[in-house]
Amino acid sequence: MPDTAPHDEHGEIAISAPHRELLDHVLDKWSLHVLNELCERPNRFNELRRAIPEVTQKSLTGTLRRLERNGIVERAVISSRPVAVEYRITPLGKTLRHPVDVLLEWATTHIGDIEHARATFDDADDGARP
Amino acid sequence: MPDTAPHDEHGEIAISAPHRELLDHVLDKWSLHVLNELCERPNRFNELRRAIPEVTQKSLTGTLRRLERNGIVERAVISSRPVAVEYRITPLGKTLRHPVDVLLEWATTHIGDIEHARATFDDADDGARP
DNA sequence: CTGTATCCCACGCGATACTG
DNA sequence: CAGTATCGCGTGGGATACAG
Repeated sequence: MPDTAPHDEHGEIAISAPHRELLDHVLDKWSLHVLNELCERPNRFNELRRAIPEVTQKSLTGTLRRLERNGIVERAVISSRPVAVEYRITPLGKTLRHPVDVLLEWATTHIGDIEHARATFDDADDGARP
Repeated sequence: MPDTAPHDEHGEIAISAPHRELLDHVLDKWSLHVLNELCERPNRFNELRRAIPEVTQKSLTGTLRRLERNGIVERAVISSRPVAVEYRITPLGKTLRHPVDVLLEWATTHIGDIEHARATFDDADDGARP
């Protein structure tokens, strides 16, 4: 889909993704969306799906497991009929918010510069090999 | 390594990596290592290789191209014999430093919490399926 | 010295189907 | 409702070889 598109449809931005190395072990493609939701209030599984329509079940499950394993979110099973599950952000998770926001803010501030740099670079490239 | 640094198994640092979404288009597996080097002084290609022994030629080239395309680093060809190339960080690149440091600092501060959370999570998992 | 060209594999993620 | 199971694909990136 979008290549030069830093925003999702809610005007949000995303960072980071998979693979090895430190924060890669903490964050994945959908982590920030989930974090954004859970920072505002606890959410049930399908609430999250509704809030982030593009995510698949599998990916959401994976994201939540990863965040849970890293102590960023909490999973609370509510024994009702039928079973309900509630996800909440932990204190540790809250401390992640600021660093991430700083990064996101940088991205927002400089996305124009970056796109300009890309255009310039790509143009030079085209001009060089017709 | 002049850094406040969370480590992987080899004592190194890193965030972010590949795939789609904004910063993924800016940073890859080795970007931070390169940035750290270039923040201190301009570097030649093989200087960077020596400074970051684990990176392959291909990956370093790719990282540098990506950072160059995004206006984070500059590539200066020095017409000498044999050809020399110098990489320097740009003003835009310097603005990336702070946000990244904030993230790295978070990671450093909370890596213990994360590891503890993981151990707890994994233990519960093991206990559940013997 | 500074790259480019291939080959190849691992893994993140989506699509789809099934379950308690 | 809240997942798990399977499959296949795209892509990052390591290894290796070659080139200006």
